[in-house]
Amino acid sequence: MNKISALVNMVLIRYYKHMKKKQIYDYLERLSNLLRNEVRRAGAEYGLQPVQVEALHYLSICNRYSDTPMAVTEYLGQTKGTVSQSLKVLEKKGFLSKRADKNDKRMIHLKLTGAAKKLLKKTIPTPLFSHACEHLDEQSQIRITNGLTDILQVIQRSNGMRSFGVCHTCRYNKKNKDGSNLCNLTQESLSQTELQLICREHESVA
Amino acid sequence: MNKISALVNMVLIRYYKHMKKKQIYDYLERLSNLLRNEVRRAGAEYGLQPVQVEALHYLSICNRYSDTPMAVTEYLGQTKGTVSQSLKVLEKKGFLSKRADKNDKRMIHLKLTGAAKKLLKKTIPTPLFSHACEHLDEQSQIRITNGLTDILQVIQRSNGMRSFGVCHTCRYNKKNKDGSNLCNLTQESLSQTELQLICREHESVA
DNA sequence: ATTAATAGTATCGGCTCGATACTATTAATA
DNA sequence: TATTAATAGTATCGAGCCGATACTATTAAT
Repeated sequence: MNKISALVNMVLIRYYKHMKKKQIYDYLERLSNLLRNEVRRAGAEYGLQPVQVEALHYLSICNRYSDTPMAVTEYLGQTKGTVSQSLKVLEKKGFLSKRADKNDKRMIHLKLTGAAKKLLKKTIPTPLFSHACEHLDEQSQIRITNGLTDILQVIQRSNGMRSFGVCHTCRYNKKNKDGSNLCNLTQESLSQTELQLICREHESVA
Repeated sequence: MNKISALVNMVLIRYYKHMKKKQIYDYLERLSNLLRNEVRRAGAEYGLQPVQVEALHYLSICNRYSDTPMAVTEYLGQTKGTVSQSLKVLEKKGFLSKRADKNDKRMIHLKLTGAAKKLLKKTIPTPLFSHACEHLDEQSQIRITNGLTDILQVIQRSNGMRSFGVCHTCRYNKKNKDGSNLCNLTQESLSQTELQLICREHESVA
């Protein structure tokens, strides 16, 4: 009898676990749809597709090691051919400029124009989301931030995926005594502004 | 002097609020991308596009009032023409069947086939997400669920949007003394299974 | 009885996005 | 050092997404 009730318990626990997982997934998918539709709407006013707005947004939050077509490719999870096309359009429309890398002639760096920055300021975060966020109390905001951090970390860690995090959480980051910061990967010092940007080479502290 | 420091304080508070909002948005956008890419990958194995998988997924979690093309349209946030096309493809590929509504001859109901249910069982939640969720402790799962609930509620409420919730949180739901449930909108009694499905007519309790 | 609203379909064009094939440059290796 | 492999980026093609528009059929409103 004890064995049976233990078994029932196990099944129940598994069921509840599954339900919680399903619920988180369903919520995320719903949010994802709402977000994407908003980005589509916002971008449409400037003749841009959602994926193009997202590329611009990425370039506005990444550091100088991560502003290349390949980094955008990894962030958006598409193929480099696709991204190359999107970037071509964005350049033609005057939202970004390209310049070659000093050291590695294969690479180019992408730079947002004033028009792009203006566009992003107006559209990201999207109005609906922005409005909603302002109606959340401090406590809820913290809950959400923590929750999203948890899930993102696990997802990215469990898959050998690039994490695109900021220096503060990176194992290559070295804080000097005088307050300055050094990247142990590139051996370059980083400004305060730069420390807040996401990096393609980011690896979480073990 | 007091005035100045108060002003500085105000500016700082506004800045931190903005940063938190930006961070939540950035995280959500990143998660959204990861999710969409996974759905794309999963769907590709069956020759389906992401949006088609999402339509099937919606139909697997909605109740009998909400299994129409128009409801799918509202859930996915696209135009009805677009959705009509997607559904036609899904029907042709044997993932769903249509049947006319008894009362309203304009409406049709969509029903998933066995093949569709099998597909969903294998692909939703997506492998990567599923795996990640299992590596989260109970506490994190609750944090995330609560956080997402908060933000979804506010977003949907603040925009006169359909909330697509379950009966339990709906103002039309009436719990009888004998444990049975009635929908005050349709005046029909609802089974326990049905109570867990999302509804197009859902309105949160005031 | 007429008009308006709602559910759904059909068609078209611009765009996405993966697949493939290609060039140029740098890194690895024998 | 010569060869090979790996990496960054571009070009092109085709299947399919998606909004816009126009349409039919049915029900609701006046």
